[in-house]
Amino acid sequence: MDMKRIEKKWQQQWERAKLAHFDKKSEAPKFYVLEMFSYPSGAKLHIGHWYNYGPADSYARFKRMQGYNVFQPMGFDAFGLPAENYAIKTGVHPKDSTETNIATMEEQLRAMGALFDWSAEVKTCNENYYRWTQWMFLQLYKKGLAYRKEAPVNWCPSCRTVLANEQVEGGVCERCSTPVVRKNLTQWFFKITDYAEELLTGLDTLDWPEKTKNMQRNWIGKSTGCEIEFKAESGESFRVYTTRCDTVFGVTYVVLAPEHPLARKLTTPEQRDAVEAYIDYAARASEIERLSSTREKTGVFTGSYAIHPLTGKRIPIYLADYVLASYGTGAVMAVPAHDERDFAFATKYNLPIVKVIEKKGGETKLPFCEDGIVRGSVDFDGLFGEEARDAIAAHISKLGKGGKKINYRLRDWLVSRQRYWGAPIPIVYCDNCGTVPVPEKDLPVRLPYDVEFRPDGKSPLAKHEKFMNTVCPVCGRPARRDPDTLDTFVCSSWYYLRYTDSHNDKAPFDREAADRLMPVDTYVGGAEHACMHLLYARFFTKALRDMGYLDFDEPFKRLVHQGVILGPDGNRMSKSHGNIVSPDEYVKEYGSDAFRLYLMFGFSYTEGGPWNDSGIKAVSKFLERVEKTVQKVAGYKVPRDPAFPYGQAEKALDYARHFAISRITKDLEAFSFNTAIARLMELLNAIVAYDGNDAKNIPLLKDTVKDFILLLTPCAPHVSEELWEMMGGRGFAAEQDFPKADPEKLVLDETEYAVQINSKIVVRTMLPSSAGEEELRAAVLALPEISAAIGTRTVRKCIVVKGRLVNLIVG
RNA sequence: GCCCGCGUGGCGGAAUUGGCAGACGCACAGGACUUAAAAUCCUGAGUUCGCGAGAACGUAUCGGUUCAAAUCCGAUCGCGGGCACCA
Repeated sequence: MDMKRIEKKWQQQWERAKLAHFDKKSEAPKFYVLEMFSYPSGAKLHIGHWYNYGPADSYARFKRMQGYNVFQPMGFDAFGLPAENYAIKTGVHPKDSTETNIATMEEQLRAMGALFDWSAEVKTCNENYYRWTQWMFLQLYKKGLAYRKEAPVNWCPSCRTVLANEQVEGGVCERCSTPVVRKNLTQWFFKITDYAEELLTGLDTLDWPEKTKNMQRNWIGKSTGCEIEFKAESGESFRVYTTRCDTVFGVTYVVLAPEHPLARKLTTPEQRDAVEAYIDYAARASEIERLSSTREKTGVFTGSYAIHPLTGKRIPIYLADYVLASYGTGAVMAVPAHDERDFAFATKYNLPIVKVIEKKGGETKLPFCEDGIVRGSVDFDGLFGEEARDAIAAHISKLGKGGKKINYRLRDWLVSRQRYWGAPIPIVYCDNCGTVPVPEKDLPVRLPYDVEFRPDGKSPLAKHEKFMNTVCPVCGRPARRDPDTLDTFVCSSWYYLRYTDSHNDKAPFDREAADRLMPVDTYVGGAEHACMHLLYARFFTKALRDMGYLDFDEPFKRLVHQGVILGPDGNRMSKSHGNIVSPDEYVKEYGSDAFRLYLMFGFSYTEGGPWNDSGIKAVSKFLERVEKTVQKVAGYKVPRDPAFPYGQAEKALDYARHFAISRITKDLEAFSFNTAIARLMELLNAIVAYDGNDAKNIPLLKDTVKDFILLLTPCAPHVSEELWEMMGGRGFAAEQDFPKADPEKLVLDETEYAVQINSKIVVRTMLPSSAGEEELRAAVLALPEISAAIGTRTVRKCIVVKGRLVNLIVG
């Protein structure tokens, strides 16, 4: 088969018939299949794209053949740092390189033969898209979900730029491996923490991989504990957060984070110099230093004392950077006897250690951090673990000094980026009016083209006077724009909504359109987005719902992660490993269908694995064998004779056919593509075997071959169209109904049973499928092998598993 | 350190969710066709022992539950991923 020719032929015909266009008028139930859109960093599709999009398209095609009105759009996540770095290196403008890359990728995606609805395409770097990204920002701002604050961010001193969290790997810059430092900058944040609880509980309703849900759960990190108020002798009071309030009588000192607002206020004049030096030291610590949990604890005494709220004892107040300013209250009560970190710190600084928890039954060595029996805690002595915590928390609450409190590890989402290639933040700063949002009617805030890319990495926008200078929308006086752009994850947090109405220039999307298509029924993409994109998108959906723009809670009902295709050496494909396999040469040699089919057959879809090319030859051979067989069967004339045989051979063929249908239907639904194709191979073997008979039921054979082609259609769409045409099928194979299994054909007269004696297989035998337990037992006992094996022993028990085995327990 | 997942032939991987381990393929061996090779077709094969019918062993290791365990439970080893001073 000339693959090139038939690929082109059918792609053109599908295009002409607008096969991929979502039919808004259709009565059929909608089905939204979404693959994560691509980032146009390289010019070409790599194996990862193919592995994501090829099999996922087969799934979409399968749903289409099942009668769903399928919506499967595609687009580009087109803003981002790589394009800008490329510009700094080569001088090619990000807009130009991005557009060139997109054009190439579009062409390759079309050549893949996937049924993408290109009429809904979005590119996040286009004005008609980022205008609405800015609009989203403004809605969040109005709702109080976008706010600006000074915060420590990741700063790479060599690139002289702020980095996103995801661009810091193990404390160093992913680009230049320079240790990242923290720097305080005033930044925009989205208040995702307002949704922490709902983002957590919502997971229970989702059909997502457990692993991914767990990652989100851990990332959100809900913790139930207690806040306790401490009063300094100087009168200042502050709260600490603890999950172990049962140890509160063991507190021997308290610790504030160096960034705590009271840190300086609580410092006595004698300690001033030491404290200032420490705050400075802590601010300078690089991320790798801070990341290390084995790092020796450091800290400084403030000179002040606090009063223990329950014992009235006087305890010293310390500053230490093992306490995080951004979690809980930024202060902790230290119980060195029952916390490893406090223990290490207390040992180093010679602070008292008071034991208040005892292990049940045994003597313990400190620090003892598990739950135990409370001792030396007045009325609470003898209580254990949770019981003690409840009682103590209630007591604290009664005293008006705090009480139970829930905290989350999740932090607000920092969305400012000191970069050019992104959506400008639609905010103006006016000396008169302060922070002023750009009015919606003035959107988009256009990203200027004529900027200079500086080798020092400084933001080109901040230097662009024409961009920066504007007038205040409120008072009309000169004002300055925000020089930053939005994190690209903001763009990708709502693209699935834009797809539903991508040409709308009055709104980001029409509510009716979104409600008709959303939520996404099946979302397919990489697992690396578990705690970023997938969390942000859920947040956006919930925020938009609360603002009245949507009517559902979760954007992605079902989520499937494809695995990773590794290089032939088993390592991740990368330039540094020198093991990159390009799809292009394989597609050229074997065709798009064979390539896709190999990706589906050679791996367990969610696992992935190392590439090897012997597999693709095998799959290509399979397609040749299919073609040969179909050609032969297509050539058979249907004789006039109406008396076609229907005996054992025909029954066996029908069984093979309907077995394949039923299994493939299940397998495709489950993204178990490798087994689906194995079943196709078996069916082909059965067809070839039947064709080897002298007397044939030609209509049955032809029908079986037609079903075979339709079963193959989602997985090898071009070849299948060609074969369908060869068999004289009407219309596109892609538009036929997916074959349905006939349960009657799946029942054979006889089933093979394994017959066991004392759980060991003695013989396998064919027994009537309709036989009940008693019949089976009798039939088995009548077998000569069995009676011989039993001998004089008696049968004590007989276990029958219908359709599988009979196990005789004898003794 | 903590959390999660995984471990099956020479290889990629199956196993109706506790019921015949190794589907389907790759690679391999033997045969047919061919002057020969390639291609194609047929046959074989978990491992070990045996000429043989056959027997024993076998899903990382050890132990347990069960008539029955790759599957459930406990411990150990190994691999992968995520989080990382979150009090």
